[in-house]
Amino acid sequence: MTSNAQAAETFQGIADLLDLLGEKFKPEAYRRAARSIESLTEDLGAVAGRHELRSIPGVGEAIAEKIEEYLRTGSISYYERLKREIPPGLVELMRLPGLGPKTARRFWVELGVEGPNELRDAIAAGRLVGVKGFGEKKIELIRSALTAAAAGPTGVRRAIEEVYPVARDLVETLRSKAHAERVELAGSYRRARETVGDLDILVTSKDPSVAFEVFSAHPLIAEVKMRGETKETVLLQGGLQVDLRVVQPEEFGAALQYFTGSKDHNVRLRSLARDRGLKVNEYGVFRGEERVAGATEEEVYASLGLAWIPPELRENRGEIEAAAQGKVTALVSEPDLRGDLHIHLPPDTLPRDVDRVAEEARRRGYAYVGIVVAGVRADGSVWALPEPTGSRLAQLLSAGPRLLRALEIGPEGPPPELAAIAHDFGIARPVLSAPTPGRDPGGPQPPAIVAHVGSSVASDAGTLAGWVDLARRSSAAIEVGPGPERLDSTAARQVCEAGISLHLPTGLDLSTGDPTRPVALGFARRAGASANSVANARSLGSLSVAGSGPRAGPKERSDDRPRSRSGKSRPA
DNA sequence: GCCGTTTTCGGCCCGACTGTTTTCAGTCG
Repeated sequence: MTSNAQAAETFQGIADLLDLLGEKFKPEAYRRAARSIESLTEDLGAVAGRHELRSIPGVGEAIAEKIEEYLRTGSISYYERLKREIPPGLVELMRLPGLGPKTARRFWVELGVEGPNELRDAIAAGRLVGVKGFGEKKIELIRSALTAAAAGPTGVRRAIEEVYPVARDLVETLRSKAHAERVELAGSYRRARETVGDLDILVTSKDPSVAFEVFSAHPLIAEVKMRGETKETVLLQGGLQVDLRVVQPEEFGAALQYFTGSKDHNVRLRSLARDRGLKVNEYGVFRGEERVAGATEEEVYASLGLAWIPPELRENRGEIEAAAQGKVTALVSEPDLRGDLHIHLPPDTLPRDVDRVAEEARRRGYAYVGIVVAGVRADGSVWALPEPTGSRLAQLLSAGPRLLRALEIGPEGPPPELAAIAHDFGIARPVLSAPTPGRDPGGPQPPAIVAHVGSSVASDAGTLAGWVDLARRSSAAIEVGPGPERLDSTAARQVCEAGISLHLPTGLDLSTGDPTRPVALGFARRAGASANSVANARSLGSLSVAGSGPRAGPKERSDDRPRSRSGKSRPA
């Protein structure tokens, strides 16, 4: 874990303990600071070094001092004192679904219960019976929450690419069977966060009960936790929670905005509204009783004097100020992609896959595809795709999207200075993808893409800085997307801020419905990337990889013209 | 504890839902 993440966790811990002490506003202040610190793209120590800690949203005098103490000593005396004061088991109790800080504190004060085990014993001994506020149902709820917690962790966040197929499936079912006019996913899924804690689905429907019935009957759903007049909460097999909300068409934009979040973004928005004598909630924007906006997100933002803000940017990191000045970045979007420089094909399905990939690229109107034909293994030995793939590639070079043969340079591969860097970082599979049309594997040229680097290898800022440096010296892009071998959006933002281009995997080689491409796009958008900062949104001619080799392909397709640079996509 | 394009003090998002209530408190998102 990075020191930023550790500091954020410490402040979360302080917030939890303050909650248990019954503090009213301090816990939220510490949580806000923790969220800001966690989403920081720069090392906390560097910010402190410039004496700019207080420029972090939610960090004031007191928290800045605590950050400095943390950076200096590795701990915060205030936190240590709170931990001595409050039994740690109370935090566990507070986390149980249906329980909160108030209830956990009551157990402690009124029953002397200091943790889950003692609470279980207290319930078994009947000590909760007759306590004010604890009826039969409540006691049973707590009992089952304790049992569930003992069986395993609940509320774990899952990787967005893992949730993606499930989300699409649920939305498709609602669209096709629930007579719902509009169906959209909101929450951190729509903001393309790396992980999602639950799914929020919004629908408009004349008959909410039909929507709930159809939804509840979906085979993925294991349990209906709660159903009200406008809202249903279910648990999927595997434990993921999904909230379905039915809203009126005239409220849809306001509800989508509200449930997309983030929390900090919405808090900022509402305080902006208050300053203008308006009130924002999930039903609309109101001046007194009069609804002035609500049907679309665009009109909600416009009513507050703001340009529409892409969901991926809604984290209160300056996007509201930018929108007030009409300076929202036009983010890269699906139609901007013009090719892929880094496709791997399994040797045993070739050359059939070459044709499949070429056909898919043609269907999407891509101008080029780089297929990795040879590389260097971790042990330094060279591999290459077997014949007849090479021949097939050569045949296809004359039709459709231009096929580039790419080469991956490992730590032992050329050029030597790159090998040294990869070696220094101790990378298990340090592959630099280098499309080199018409060149023999092993030819000494800088890589076009620094790929196969991500959380599995770049686990701290130092390593990421090394890859950024390598990319800069090589004029290379760095690959972003799901999985441990690609950069996440936080790292991607640092890459963009350093002026380095991103490469987005397009999933040409993957099955329909595979999340790689949309998730990579989402991460790039979260990083604030425009089409200009994405290597494979450029024409082949403007890429440094388009060197002329002895077997250079035909001229680019005539339709390889500049495409829409609109970053504004329809809600997912 | 943080924050300010009316504020350096006095606010701090707000509505749905549940369980226990007889008008509300706690939790959740």
